[in-house]
Order: sequence, then structure tokens, then C-alpha cells
Amino acid sequence: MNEQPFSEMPATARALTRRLVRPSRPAARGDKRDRILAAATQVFARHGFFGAQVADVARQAGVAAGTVYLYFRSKDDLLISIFERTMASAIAEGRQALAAVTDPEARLRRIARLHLARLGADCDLAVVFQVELRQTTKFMARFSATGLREYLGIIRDVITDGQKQGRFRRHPSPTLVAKMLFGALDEMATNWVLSDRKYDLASDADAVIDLFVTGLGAADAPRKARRTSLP
Amino acid sequence: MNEQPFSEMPATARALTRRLVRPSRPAARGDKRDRILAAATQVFARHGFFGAQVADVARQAGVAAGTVYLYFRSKDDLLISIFERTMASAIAEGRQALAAVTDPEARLRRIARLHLARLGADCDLAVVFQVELRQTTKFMARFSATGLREYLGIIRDVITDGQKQGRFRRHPSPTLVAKMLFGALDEMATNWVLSDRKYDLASDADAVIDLFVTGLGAADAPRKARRTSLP
Amino acid sequence: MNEQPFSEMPATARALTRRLVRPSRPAARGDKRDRILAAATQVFARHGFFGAQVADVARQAGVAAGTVYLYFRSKDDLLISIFERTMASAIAEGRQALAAVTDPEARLRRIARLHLARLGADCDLAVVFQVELRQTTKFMARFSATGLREYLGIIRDVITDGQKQGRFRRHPSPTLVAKMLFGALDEMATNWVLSDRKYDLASDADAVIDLFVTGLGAADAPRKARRTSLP
Amino acid sequence: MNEQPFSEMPATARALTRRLVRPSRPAARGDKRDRILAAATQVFARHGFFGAQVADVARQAGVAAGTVYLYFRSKDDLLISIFERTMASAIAEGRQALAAVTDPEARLRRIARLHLARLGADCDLAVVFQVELRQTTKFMARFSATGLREYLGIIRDVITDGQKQGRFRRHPSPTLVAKMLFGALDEMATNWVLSDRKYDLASDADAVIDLFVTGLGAADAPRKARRTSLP
DNA sequence: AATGAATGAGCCTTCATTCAT
DNA sequence: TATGAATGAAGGCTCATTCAT
Repeated sequence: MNEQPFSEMPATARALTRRLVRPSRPAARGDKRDRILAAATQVFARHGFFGAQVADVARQAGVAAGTVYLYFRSKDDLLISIFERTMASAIAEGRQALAAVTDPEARLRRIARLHLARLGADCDLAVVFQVELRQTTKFMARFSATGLREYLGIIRDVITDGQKQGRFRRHPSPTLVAKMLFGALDEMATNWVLSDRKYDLASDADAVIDLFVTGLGAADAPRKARRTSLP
Repeated sequence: MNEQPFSEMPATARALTRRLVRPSRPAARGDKRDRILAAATQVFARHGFFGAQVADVARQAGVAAGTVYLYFRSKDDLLISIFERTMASAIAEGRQALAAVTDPEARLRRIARLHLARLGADCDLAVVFQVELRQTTKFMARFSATGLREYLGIIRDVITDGQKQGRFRRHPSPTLVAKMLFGALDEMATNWVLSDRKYDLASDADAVIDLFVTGLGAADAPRKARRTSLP
Repeated sequence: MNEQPFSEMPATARALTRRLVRPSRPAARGDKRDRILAAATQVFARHGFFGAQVADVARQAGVAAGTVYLYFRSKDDLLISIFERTMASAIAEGRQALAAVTDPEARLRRIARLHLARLGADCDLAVVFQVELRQTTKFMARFSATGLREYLGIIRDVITDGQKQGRFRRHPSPTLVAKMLFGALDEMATNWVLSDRKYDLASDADAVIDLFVTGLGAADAPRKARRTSLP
Repeated sequence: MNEQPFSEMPATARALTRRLVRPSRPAARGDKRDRILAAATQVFARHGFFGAQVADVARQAGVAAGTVYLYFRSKDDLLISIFERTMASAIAEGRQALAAVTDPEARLRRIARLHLARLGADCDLAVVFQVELRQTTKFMARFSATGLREYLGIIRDVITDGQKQGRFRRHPSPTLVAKMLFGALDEMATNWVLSDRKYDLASDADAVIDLFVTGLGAADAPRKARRTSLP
């Protein structure tokens, strides 16, 4: 019941306000929604989305099966909500972290560390994000179009900024570099999830950033020359 | 690893002619297996693995539902077989391509181009590989442990080789770099699949390689210094 | 049979004024019960008994879901209460109307007109009576055994009376004729409900009565003769 | 398994043809469909449509639950199919019976007897027709629009014919008289179903026809005169 | 080898009803 | 008296798999 693994911006605010108004049943509604979402994360991670039953989620959350449907439209909605809540939190946290740093390299490093730290801190969440969320084009397309786009946008902006400061070369377009970086981090996370999760995922962040920053640091290379050497 | 029971792409073409020509038996069995696998790729891509029914696959392949089970153990086995067949082919093709090139950078470029070209040439296969194959930890773990490990091993060996030749810095370990590179390529493919697939996926390969090669090209950087500048 | 806890139709009108006027408590309870019953009639008519949710009824009545159960034992009880309330009212109204007329034909006509006028004046009620009330043998048997039996009894008595006065022939027994007449009126109502309800239902009454009265008016026919002409 | 209470026009034809072609599994498909439909009639009659479970129907038919869905789209479809099959049979039988008779009164009598005999011969079918089929406007509207309309049309044509022969008065329009007659028969059937079904339903037919034929037999009455005698 | 009719286990979701406030 | 959040039983339907032919 005390499991509240996510920081959750809006829910917390609401809960705090309500506590003043209705002292009884402290934070009841948001609280229960959170509990169900946390339970879903755990159950989905352990049984897989399709293997998990809504009844399992309910039991894990300590509510009746029907109660889940008071807070979520469907089983799919549970998965989507996990994604949205986590992305919203990640984006907010990311923005906040970037506000305190100006150096482009340091900023990328912050993003990478936060990215891997977040997943590394919650195995179940990591499994859901790296595996279960990729169920189908139905989900994937939806996710790519929303929070993920915004997340990639943040990375891209940092790179664009670095280019303007003359710190990063311009060639692979910022959008492309952002995707690559995300892809690299994503792969780190996936590998960690599928391994025994014994090593510290967050420590991969620096290696990734080192490589990318070096790659970006060199002056723009004469692309054609390099290209023509290949079939 | 040497299992290559199917001759690749031309399966469809052959299937079309077969009824007319009626070749001698020997080809028949593998041929039908191929047809089913091709049908499965298409159906899984369009309806999703869980959304697809074995009966759909059978219909698409022009056989009866029961016949599928003469060639595959289960529905899962269809997905696994698509993975294994494609990976076997990719690895073989990759090895062959590398044999003709020695320059580490050129070798990476070959790998990247082949990787994206293969997926870019077959939308359905790309969807299956980028989305449907990531169903569950059950599948993911299995895949990571087999063909994928070998594939990553090939990349890693190229990098190790580059290090030995003094062309690549040593710092992020070859294994890590291989994962990053794979992750970056993977992200390119996923983005392409989820976009309208209008642009040419293969052309992303050079951008990725440019960045990585540059990143790897610089002399090993004084890591500690960079690190300490961060919280 | 004497249970007539609610004053009929003007319920809605009263309900509308109530909030403004806030009459003394006594009316309150019956008033809310009425509102719920009126809401139920509407909701059942529009969504069907099984398609309707108790929550819909409550919302329509402007009360909370739980409140419905302060006035009714169950969802079934709502349907039963609609039936009982309407039948009680119809029987009372019918008796009163008959009191003013003595001619058997005119009495039948009064009954038929009242029957169809009542339903024709309230589409929702008509739908509930002609369709929703016939859910199951469970309901049907219950209804037949109660108000309906009394209603048929009234018709039968009018016919018996007409026979005693020598106005109606005796052959099809009064009970049978009463059923036939009820059946004919019932069919008129059902047809009207299932049509677009554009024509005036009440005007069917006279045609029905004309036919029945004529049929009843002839001297008793020599039944055997007619019968033997058939296989 | 030998229960085959319905005559079923097209199915039988198909079954006969097949028997020649595939002697094994005699009449398998139509047979199984029939068995399921017969089982559904029985189960719906005894438990009510909503109270019945598809699994019950399957068990009663001696097939697996899923098999029901090889022959019917849904539970609703079972009910609809019972209606359609019976109506088709009733209409065919009715048409055939009428072909042998020309006297309008005798024709009406044939219809009435067949109507009640059919229901009287199969309690379960009668319950389904008189009660379960009237579930909802959804069903009712559908039924009224199809077979029922045709059935009423047959009755109406007989009456129109009688008018042309000068045997029946013209006043209540044939359509209206047809509805009344149907309504009267329907009520007979419903009453019988809800009673203990101890008496012979078919014997009600003559009483109904006597009344209607007498009612129709008189010369057209001066309607206005009768009308004005009422309030 | 091929068929495709038959199987039956499995699960998401609804909603009448309750009860703590 | 009124509320409405919570309950949890119940069931229609799907579909991977089998097997008699």
C-alpha cells in the first residue's frame, strides 16, 4: 500500500489540495488510481501484457476487479496510462534538470543519466517500457506520436543548441542524432532488462554520451569523400 | 547457426510458378513451409501477432488451417521461425559481405547498410522485426540469447578489430559500442516503420556510421576529467 | 388491488414545480417514487429493460443510484411497479367509465377507446407495456395472474351482461371473447408501437369494436353444421 | 438426437442431395444446425432467453460451446433463426393448405387451426414465440418487418378475397382485420402458454373464427350512426 | 500429406446491488 | 434520507489446436 514508486506531478498536487478539504479518506481517489497503476506495472512486467489478467492487477492493487474499470476504460488503457504517466513525469523531470545546466555536453549527459536511472530504479517499469509497451503497431504508433515525440524533441533541441554554440557538428541532422541517441539508450535499457539486471544500468549513460559527444565534437567531415569509398 | 533450411526471398516467385510447373517432390516440402512463413510475415505485420489468427495465415498461404501444424509446432513457432530464418540469412549475408572488406569503417558501413536495406526492402518483415517480435520478455529473452547475440558479436568483432588496427579508440568497450550501434540502427528502423515509410530507410545508414566512426575515431579521451564535471 | 399509492400522470408536472415550491414533507416520498418510476418508464422504453441500467434510471430521475433501492426492491421491481401502477389506474378508470354507461356495445367501446387512448397518449408507456413487459415467462406469468386477470374480468363481465340482456350471442364463451378482444386491442397497440407511431392509435378502437359487436350480435349460429364442413 | 420437430424446407433438400454425394456422416451439417436450433428452443423456453446460457444450448445439442458459433453468429442469431425457420415453415405450410381450399371462411379456419396447432404441438416453441421472442423493440421491430408481415399479408389476402366474393363486409380494412385476427390468435396462444397448457390450444381456433366470420359476415353497417351514439 | 469441422479453455467487461459516510 | 464508490459474480465469444477422414 505504501508503494508509490512514481513521483506523479498532477496527481500529487490534487491529492495535496484535497487533503485540506476532505480530511477523511486521505487522497482516496488519486491514491487508488496510483495503486492500480503500480499494480499493473508489476503484473504486466511479470506475466506480460497479454498473459496478465485484469483480475490479477486488481488483486495486486487490493481492489475488486470491477474497481479497475472505475479508473480505467480498459486493459489497454492501463498500459497507455502507465506510458503517459511515466512520460509526463520523465519529460517534466528532464526539463527541470536541463534548466540548471547550459553546457550542451553536460545536458546530454543529464538526459542520458536520468533516462537510464529512471528505468534502472524500477525493474518492472523498465520491463513494461522496454518490452510490453511494444506490443503492436497499434500501441507503438500511438506512443511514438505523443510523449515520445516530445521526448525526442527535447533531445533534439539540446543538440541544435550545441550546434549553435559551435560545439556540435551539423551533419547528421539533430533529429537523426536524437533518434540515434534515444536508440542507443533504449538498447542499453533493453539489454539490461533481458540480462539478469545485475549491473548498474545508469553507468552505461556515460559511455553512450562519451561516444556521441566525441562523434559530434569533430568538425563536420567531408561526407562525399567518405561515401564514395563504398559500393 | 548453420540452419538455413530455406532459400530466401524468391520463395513467393517460386510458389507462383510451382503450380504450373509442378517440380519434382524434393522442393515441395520446403516450399510449402516457405509459403506459410511468408504468409505469416504478412499477416502478423498487418494484424499484429495477437490480432492475427492462424487461420488467416493458412488462408493467405493457400493451405488448410491444420496444415500449418504439419510444419510448425505452434503459433509462437511461426514467429520464432520468421526470426530465425531471417537472422540466419542476415548473419550469413553479413559474414559474406565482410569477407570482401577489411577497412573497419567500411565494414561497419556495410553492416549498417545491409541491416537497413534488408528491412527497408520488405515492409512486412520490418514491422514484424521492429514491433511484433517484441511481444514479451518470453520472446525477447529467447531472441536476445540466440541470433541476436551472434549478430551483435559480429559487430563487436569488427570494432575490436578496428581497435587492434588503432583505428578506433578503446574506451567504450566493443560490446557496448556494438549495442549502441545496433540500438541506433534499430531506432532508425522502428521510426521508419512507424512513419509512413515514405523515405528511404537505407540512406540513414551513412549518417549513423558517420557519427559512430567519428565518435570512435578520436583518441581515447581523459574520461575522469569529463566525468567529474557532473553531479 | 386497492393499492394506488401514486396519483397518476401529473407526476412530472408536479416534480418540476416541487423544487421551486418545496411543499411540505408528506408528498415528498411518493413524489420521488413517482419520479423514479417515470424515469424508469422512459429509460426502459428507450433502451429496453435489459439494455437499461439502474444508474440510467437514477440519473434520469435526478437521484443517486443507491436511492432507487430505497424505493424499490430491485430492477425487476421497477418494471413490476410500472405495470401495477398503470394497471391499477387503468382498472379504476375503466370501472369509473363503465359506471356511466349501460349499453353493452357502448361499454365495450369505452373500454377499447380507453385502452388505446392510454397507450396512445404515452409512447414510452406503450413501449414498456407492449414490449418490455413481456420479457420472460417469469414476468408474463406474474402479470397474467394479477392485474391482467382483473382487467380481462371486467371485459368478460361486460360481455356476460350483454348476453344476459340478449344483445350478445352466447357461443364463444365470455372469457374467450374477452381474451380475443384484448388480443385484438393488444395487437393494435403493438403494431402502433412498432410502426412510426404516426397515426392515431385510439382511432383503431372503433374498427375493432365494430367487428366484435357485429360478430357477437348475430344469433347463435348452428356450430356443428359449420364445423363439419372442415377436415 | 432424433428430435427433429420442424420440417425445414431448404435444409432438407440440401441434406438429401448430399446424401448421394457423401454417404458418410449423413446430413451432417444441416443436421447439426437443426439440432442446435432445437436445443436452443428448448433451453430458451425453459430458462428464458436471457437466463439461458449458450453453453446450455450446446450441451443440450450435444456439441461443444464453440461449435454453436460455427453455425450461428451470436446468441441473438439463435433466437432470430428460430423465428425465421419457423415462420418460413409456417408460411409455406399455410400457403399449401390454402391452395386446397377456396371458401374464405374455410380458409380463415385453416389458418387459425394451423396457427394454433403448430404452437399447441410444441410447448417450447410456443413459449419462445409467445414470450421470449418479444424481448425488446430490437427483436420485435425486426420480426414485424419480416416474416410476420408476410404472414399478416396472407391473412389479409384471404379477407380481401372474401370481400371480392361478397362474403365479407368491407368496413374494417382487410389489413386491420388481419391484425385483429392475428392478435386474437396470439392472445389465445399466450394464454395457453401461461396457463398449465392442459387444455387443447387448437380447439380455440374455431371459436375465434366463428366470431370473426360472423363479424365479417353482416352487411356493412352504417358506421356513423353507431359512432355518434358514443361520447 | 492435407483437410477443416470440432473442440473447450480462457478472459474482459458489465452492472445490479450494497454500505460506509 | 441520500449518496456514489466499491463490489464481484457471471457469461458471451474467440481461436489455437486436434483428429477423423
